[in-house]
Amino acid sequence: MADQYDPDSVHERVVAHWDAVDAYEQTKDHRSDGEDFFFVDGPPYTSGAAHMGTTWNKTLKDVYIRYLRMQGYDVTDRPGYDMHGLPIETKVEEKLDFENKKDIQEFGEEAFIEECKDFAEEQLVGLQEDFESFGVWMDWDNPYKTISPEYMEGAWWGFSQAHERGLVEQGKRSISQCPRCETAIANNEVEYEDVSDPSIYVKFDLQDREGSLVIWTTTPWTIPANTFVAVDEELTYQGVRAHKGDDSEVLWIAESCVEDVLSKGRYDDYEVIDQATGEEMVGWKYEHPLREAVPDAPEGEDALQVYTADYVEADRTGLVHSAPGHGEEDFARGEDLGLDVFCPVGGNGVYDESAGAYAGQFVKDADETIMDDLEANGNLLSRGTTHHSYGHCWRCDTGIIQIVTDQWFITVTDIKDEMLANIEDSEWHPDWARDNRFRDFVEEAPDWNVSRQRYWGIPLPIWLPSEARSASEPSSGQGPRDPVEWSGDMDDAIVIGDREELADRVDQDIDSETVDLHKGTVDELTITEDGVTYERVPDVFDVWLDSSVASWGTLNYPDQTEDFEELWPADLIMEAHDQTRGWFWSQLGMGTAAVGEIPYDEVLMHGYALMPDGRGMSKSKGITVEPQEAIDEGGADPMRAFLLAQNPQGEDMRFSWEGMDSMGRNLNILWNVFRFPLPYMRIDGFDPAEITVEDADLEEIDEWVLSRLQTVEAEMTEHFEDRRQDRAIETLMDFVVEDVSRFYVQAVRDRVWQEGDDGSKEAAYATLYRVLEETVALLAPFTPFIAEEIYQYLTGDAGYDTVHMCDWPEPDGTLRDVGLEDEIEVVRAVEEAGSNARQQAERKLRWPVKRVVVDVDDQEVGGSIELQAGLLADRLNARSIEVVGPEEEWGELTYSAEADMSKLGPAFGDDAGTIMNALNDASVAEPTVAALESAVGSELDQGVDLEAEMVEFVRNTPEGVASTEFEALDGGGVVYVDTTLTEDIESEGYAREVIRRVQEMRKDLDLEMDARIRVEYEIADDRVAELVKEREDLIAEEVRADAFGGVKDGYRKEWEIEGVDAEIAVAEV
RNA sequence: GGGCCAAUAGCUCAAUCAGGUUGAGCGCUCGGCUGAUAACCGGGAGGCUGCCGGUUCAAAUCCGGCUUGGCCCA
Repeated sequence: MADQYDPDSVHERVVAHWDAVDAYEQTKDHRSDGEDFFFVDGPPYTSGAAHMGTTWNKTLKDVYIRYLRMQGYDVTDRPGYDMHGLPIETKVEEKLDFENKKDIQEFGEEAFIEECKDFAEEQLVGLQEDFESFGVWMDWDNPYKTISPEYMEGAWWGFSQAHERGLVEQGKRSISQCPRCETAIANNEVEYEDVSDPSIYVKFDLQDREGSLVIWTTTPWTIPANTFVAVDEELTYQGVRAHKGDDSEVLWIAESCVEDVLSKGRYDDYEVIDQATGEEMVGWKYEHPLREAVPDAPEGEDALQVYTADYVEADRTGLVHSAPGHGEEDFARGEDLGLDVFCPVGGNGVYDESAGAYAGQFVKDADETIMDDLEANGNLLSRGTTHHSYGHCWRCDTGIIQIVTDQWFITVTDIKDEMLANIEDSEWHPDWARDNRFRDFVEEAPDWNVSRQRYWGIPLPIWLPSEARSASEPSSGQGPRDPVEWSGDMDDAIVIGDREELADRVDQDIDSETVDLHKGTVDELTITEDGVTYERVPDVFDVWLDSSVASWGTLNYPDQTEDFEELWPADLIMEAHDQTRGWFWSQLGMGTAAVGEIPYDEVLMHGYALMPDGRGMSKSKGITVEPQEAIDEGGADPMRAFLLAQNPQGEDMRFSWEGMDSMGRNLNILWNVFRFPLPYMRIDGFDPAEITVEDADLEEIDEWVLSRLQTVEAEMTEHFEDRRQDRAIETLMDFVVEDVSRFYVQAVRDRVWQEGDDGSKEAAYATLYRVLEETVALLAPFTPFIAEEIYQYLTGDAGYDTVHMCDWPEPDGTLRDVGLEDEIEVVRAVEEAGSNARQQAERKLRWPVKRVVVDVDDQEVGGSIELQAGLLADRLNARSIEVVGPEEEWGELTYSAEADMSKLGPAFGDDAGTIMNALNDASVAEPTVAALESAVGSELDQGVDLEAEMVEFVRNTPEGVASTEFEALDGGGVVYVDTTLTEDIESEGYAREVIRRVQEMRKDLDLEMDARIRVEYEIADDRVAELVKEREDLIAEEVRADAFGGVKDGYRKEWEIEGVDAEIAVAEV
């Protein structure tokens, strides 16, 4: 057994042991008949190594899975990996030095997909190694991968279910488009950064009246698509005649914005000539400011008019340039108004032919030209620049553009009420995460755009009509075909739900068992039904859709149905708070759309891992603490213990090196507690099967620590059920450090040191054994390595092959005694105060004290001390313990008073000095003014009237007595320690000084624990030598000495004992 | 710009829901102890409970505003 706790070597040994005995497999088999518990792993994304947040997350999952297994559950523990998506595509593009989609086309779609797959698989291996390195036990041989055909089929199935319910549609939507990646990106993939942009004020000339509307924008490139101007219905707008030099013009601006706009336009002066509310302005027509350059720009009966909109604010000009072909709000309002959508911009951010003069230009590059044109045609009131936050692609950092494109949607807005009802079926920790954040998000969520115009993803399982055979052609013929346009009606589209259906319906011959479902394969497949040939739409799914089906994808549904029927929905999931908008949401949306239910019953939402100083971690900025670094520095168990000691409910966690070290120290204490009795047990051949706490002759302190153990078990279970494993490990560590190490082990050391057969010693062994055995079981979910090592050492062949097969310890009522726990709590409080008093009196614990008097103010406290007087005497090394009850006075106490001259002076004048001296000399038995008056009166031979405010009482203890106050239970009191020396006490004190030095010498000699010795000592002071000699029996017993004197070639050392020179020699017999 | 969460000793946190002298562990410091020894025990210092205002006899706690940090959304 190693002397020192070394997490790394423990780790190494335990991993080897696990491998040797198939510990993981055995543990799972052991529970295979248990009640099912369906845990679902939120799949980490395979584009990088595990960071501290992932590490925390997986460690949390591990602790709960291990705990649930110990509770008897058969836990599903299939890990998952999220392996599709744009982030991986961009990494591969970087690797291959690609710039845009064209490079991918040239490289070949299929080859590119292959590269993405290899990249994702490579990352997976790295992640998995990381997870295993800190002891996470999941089914690593059989992870679910979002790129496997079985899993992708799960996504198809979910999507087709949503389609069955009529929740799938194609539609135009304003989306955030990355012009480099040439795909729509989700709003939560947009990162905002501060940038410089144009800031222009533009005049839109009114048609039926004098003047122009003034709008403000930072995106000149959207002006070609301007379709209407929005106002606030309640706001007041003013028509002002503005003068600049000799010219003047009429401008319409919101009242509160007039001054500001006119100063921007550098006008000299103005007067208000007209006024209208937004409502009154509705229907005013205006000219498109870029009609010449963009002849196709919106026009028509309803276009180029003023409308109200709720997105208008009295800011800038109070009128808002609106282009339904771009902005999301503009689009929505335009749709309400039935306006045509004009979007002259392609997916790559380049104007198409409809943009007239600007065709072929990248929109951001066209800003300058457009502003020049506006200036030239007199429609530009002001141009400048502004700094604001603008959306960028989270992967390639390109500025996003809002454009309207055809996308595929799951129309979750149609089932919003159902989703809101479904979230009630889930229990969240913490509860506010559900009732505030999550509900808000669900309420505001728009339809889910699930299509991406990319390659590395699950292809949409939608086939649309593309061509039809002429009716006259024979069905087998290869005759001419007519292109067919899809009607837009989902009844005319084909949505495939699984591989079998795919194989059945496609024209080509494929094997449903082996077919790959990626673009490279399925793009080639066509379906011909009723003379119409259908082709797949080229899009792939938004990667969020992949993980949204994890609750059945984990179970390979629909390929296999049994587990799904048995287990679904998930009993528990746990992820960080960013998943409120991610996985928690996507699963709810998909679950409700496909199955009508929320796919999880319970959510544990934890926080983020932050830097020790509270900053967020960021790999790109190099601000991280790497898990591997933490493992190297502190060890896997201490790191886990630290992470698990953090509140897992919603709060962020600051990583702390000190915190981790502190956990390491606690584990070291456990190690020492465990190591302490081993040599003794070995000497005595203790057999834990032979002597258990049930039949040993327990002493009260044994009963106490066993009772504490039961209480700890009950508390820990409660904490685990509340999903507060941090409180559970804190409870356990507190027990190990405070109760077992600092109290119990100290209390039983003498018993363990006894030689030969001894019932008391055996009881201590049995107790320690039970405590350790159950403690390591309680610790096993948290720090699986050290728990295993100690467990194996303790139980040997008698136990399981792994501690993780143990049942979770349940409190045993027959071992629990709350009254006893209270009594010991009192003892510990009194002991602490007694130690303090000893220190004041400078009497070390080795020297016995004559007596300890405890003056209590509470019956229960006093009773506890009386009941535990023996233990207390032992702990305080006191010859006797006396209790003074709440109604009693300790007769040996006296009180004196300190005079306050600022009060005495005015009251007594010339006599004040004399009275002060009498007061200060007085000593009374009780702290009352009356007693003082009487004492002072007899001293001075005259009556004195004292007031309470004139004096302050001081408690005087008898000579040689020190005191300290204490508190315990609902009361407290004062501990008095009488350190008066007697010859007998001195004799024992000196003897113990000798004992301690001989023990140290035994240790220097590295003697076996039970080695016998001869001891010789010479002390310079005859009196001290005589006192020591009186206690030779005690010394002999304590140091295992057979005889005194006659040491010839022994180990000899000079000492100083309490200022007296001494020489001690020791030799093994 | 909006929502949610947080802010208490140098650090990590508890006490906040249900108002009543603020506490714990670690760290620091001083002293002690020594067959668990890189362990252990005791003492001490250390707090306008982020800021401002309100309710109340009384606010870390309830209410409002602000500041800072985190997450989410725009």
